[in-house]
Amino acid sequence: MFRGSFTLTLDDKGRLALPARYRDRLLSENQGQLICTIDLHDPCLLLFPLAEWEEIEEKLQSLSSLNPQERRLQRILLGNATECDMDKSGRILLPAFLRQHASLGKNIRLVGQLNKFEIWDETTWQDRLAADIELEQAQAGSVELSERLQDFVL
Amino acid sequence: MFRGSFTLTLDDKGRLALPARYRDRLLSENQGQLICTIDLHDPCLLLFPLAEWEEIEEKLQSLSSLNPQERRLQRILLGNATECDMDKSGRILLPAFLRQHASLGKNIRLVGQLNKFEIWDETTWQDRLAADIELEQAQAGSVELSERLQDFVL
DNA sequence: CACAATTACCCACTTATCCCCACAATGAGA
DNA sequence: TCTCATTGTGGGGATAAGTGGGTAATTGTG
Repeated sequence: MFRGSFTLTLDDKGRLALPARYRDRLLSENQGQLICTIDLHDPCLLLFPLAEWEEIEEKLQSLSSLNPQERRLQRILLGNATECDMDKSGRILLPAFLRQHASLGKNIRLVGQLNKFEIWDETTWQDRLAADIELEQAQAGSVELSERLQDFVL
Repeated sequence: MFRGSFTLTLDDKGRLALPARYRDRLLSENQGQLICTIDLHDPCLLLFPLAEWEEIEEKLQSLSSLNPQERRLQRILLGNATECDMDKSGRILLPAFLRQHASLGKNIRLVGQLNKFEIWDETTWQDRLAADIELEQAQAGSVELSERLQDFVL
């Protein structure tokens, strides 16, 4: 599972070197095959090992292509799901349209989220993180928690 | 299965070069035979490998030709289904009436959707994607999710 | 049967991708 | 502190992919 965050740089060719600690695992378990797609709600990209992505694909497949909302989900997620294979030096090439969507500059933040990574522009990430913490503290006690969060213990 | 999107160009002769990564598979599994038809709800074309299309055809055949809605579906899909074989350099020729229906210009976006591709004009695709994402974000939390989507976890 | 129009094949050019090597930065061990 | 190994970064160059256009073959039509 992935956790923690890494500051990386995107070079002029759009390549991103994944942290060395994950390379062996990604190679042995998924032949270095990764899927990168866009996030629905935030200006970042999602990076899945192929095996993880295929589970999502199965769920997507079971959605109705006649229901507009479900079709939309299929189209956004699947339509942007790009196969990004690691090259022999552990780098992946992010296509321009994905970089654009997340406004990726040179400085990148790679964030581990268990079964996937999130790819953020460094400054976007910083801003969002600050805003999220602020929101969380401001809401403390005042906003109703969802059922699942009621039982959440750290 | 097909996924991800590819920016391609339609040349003056109406030819579209499919991504090299799929050509071998399409040749060995379907002798390079593809079926292109129009989409029911969106201004794009659908491109099926022959084997996939034949499954659709069976379903269409089982519909009643007396029920107006079902008859309409048959007429639209079947009536526009065009055989598009790959030539020896991996290109297919899109007939003019199909190009017109999807308002295809020079810049094309080929979008993988599991068992088929969607063929969009690049700007139409961009606009639609932006609108879809906006809709998705605006609805977040406010609109009732279908049962299937409740359990959807990325 | 001849002609025009369309389609397919072929070759050439441009662009993008991948592999490789080199260097810089970092951290570990002697 | 020095050396060595590992990781991250940058860029040249071979190779493949995408694109455009000429020409031959095929099809359909009068």
